[in-house]
Amino acid sequence: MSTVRGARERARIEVTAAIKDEARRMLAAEGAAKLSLRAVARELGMVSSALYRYFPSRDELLTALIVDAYDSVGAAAEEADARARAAGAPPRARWAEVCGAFRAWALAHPHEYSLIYGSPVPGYSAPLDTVGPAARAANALIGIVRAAHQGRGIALPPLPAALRAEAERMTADFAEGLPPEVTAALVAAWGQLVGLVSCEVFGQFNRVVEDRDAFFAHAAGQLGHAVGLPSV
Amino acid sequence: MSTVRGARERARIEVTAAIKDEARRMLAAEGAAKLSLRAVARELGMVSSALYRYFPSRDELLTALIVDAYDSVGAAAEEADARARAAGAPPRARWAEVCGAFRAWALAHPHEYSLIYGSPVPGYSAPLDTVGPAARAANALIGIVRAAHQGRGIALPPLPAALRAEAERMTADFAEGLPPEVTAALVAAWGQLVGLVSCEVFGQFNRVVEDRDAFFAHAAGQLGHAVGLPSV
DNA sequence: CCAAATAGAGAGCAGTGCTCTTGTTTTGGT
DNA sequence: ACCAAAACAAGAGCACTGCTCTCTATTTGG
Repeated sequence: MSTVRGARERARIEVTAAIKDEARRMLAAEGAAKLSLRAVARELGMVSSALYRYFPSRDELLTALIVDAYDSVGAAAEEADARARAAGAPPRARWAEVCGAFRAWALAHPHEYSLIYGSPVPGYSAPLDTVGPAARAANALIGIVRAAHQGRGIALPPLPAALRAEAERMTADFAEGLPPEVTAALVAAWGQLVGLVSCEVFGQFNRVVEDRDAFFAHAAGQLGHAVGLPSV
Repeated sequence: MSTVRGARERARIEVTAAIKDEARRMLAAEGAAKLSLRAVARELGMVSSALYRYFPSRDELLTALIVDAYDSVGAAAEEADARARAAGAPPRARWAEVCGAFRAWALAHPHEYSLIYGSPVPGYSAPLDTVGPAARAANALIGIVRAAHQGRGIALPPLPAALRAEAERMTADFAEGLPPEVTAALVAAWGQLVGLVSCEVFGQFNRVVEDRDAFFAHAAGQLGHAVGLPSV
């Protein structure tokens, strides 16, 4: 299925990858605003119009980078969890590791983080191609909570009536098997985790939090508590 | 001190305001990426170079809009709190109102929200002029917790040793009088609130959360609980 | 082997931020 | 009241952007 038919096809794959690599380099160096097709083409020794054979617009290139970024952060989260699980870590520790890996990835790739969790840059774009990869990091957290629930069970206070149906729908959609209260707490915790990391990456904590490592570790631990993970 | 000296000075103030108004209109309509000095100038019937007499660069204009946006969201938060307090609402209800006002402002002004809580758009910029206005909304929440603490007192579990000094420093810096545990929880709650709202505004909850009102109300209530506000 | 598909190059359009120069108007001190 | 100085507006221009179009060379598959 993925057999490369000829030299042309092979070249196309290589050039496409080279474009993305160069674009990612510029993104990391200067941010999405300064990423220009012409500069990428120039750096690759081609003319800008030739680049449109590979990406029909700047936004499509950005979308490709977005998908890659989601995959990258998702992989980082999954690897952190795999390591923790291999070391026999309890759910709470796995949770902390995954949150920490998410934050570390964001701090190491601030511009890519901005691209996916910051303001949507290119008009809008990127609705459907990205939902799969986007879920990877969150799914790592869901997996931890699911494991903990299948272990000794998780119990949280009942939800307000207004949220019960919605929580059951969410559970059926992407967290099958969890109690609805846990699903709701999990989604909230995900949003809150993104907030903590965004505040740090985007500078909202600049003259506020100094010891960011300690602060985040504690806050992430609290999030683990909020979704019902046992304390040790 | 604010006496306008002559016709020229008056005109300058008016033109400056007109530029900001038009820029804000375009920002709200199309987003920061599509905001162009030339378009603003064109709409105002002036030539683009003339605009540089009022704002030395596009980034400076954006910074001015950022400051205004911080003020706007801060005012919305303060007004919501004032209304709730006038109605004799307990701290927990005031907290919910302010969180709700923050979210409502964000949903009503998504592009301005992106400007201040999304990725920093123009290179970087905007470090010092903005810290004052930026704190208004957060200060509203601090005020609520302070009032609750001075009322019946707030007690939270002790902090891990690694965070104690940092929490005391933060308390001294901007939350004088609160227990350090509460300060730490407050800062975390602020980041988490920003995360919940950002996820909603930036579309991270798109195929995830449907009943956003109910979900946010519950999550904001949990944040109120996390900072130690009594349950009713 | 040759028509069709594909890739690249170059020119060009409309738009951008920003600078510099050239006149014009308002201001404030003498 | 006058006049230099300051502030302002306008226009031309530079270097850049995304994107389209046309033209030519190359590779492909029937």
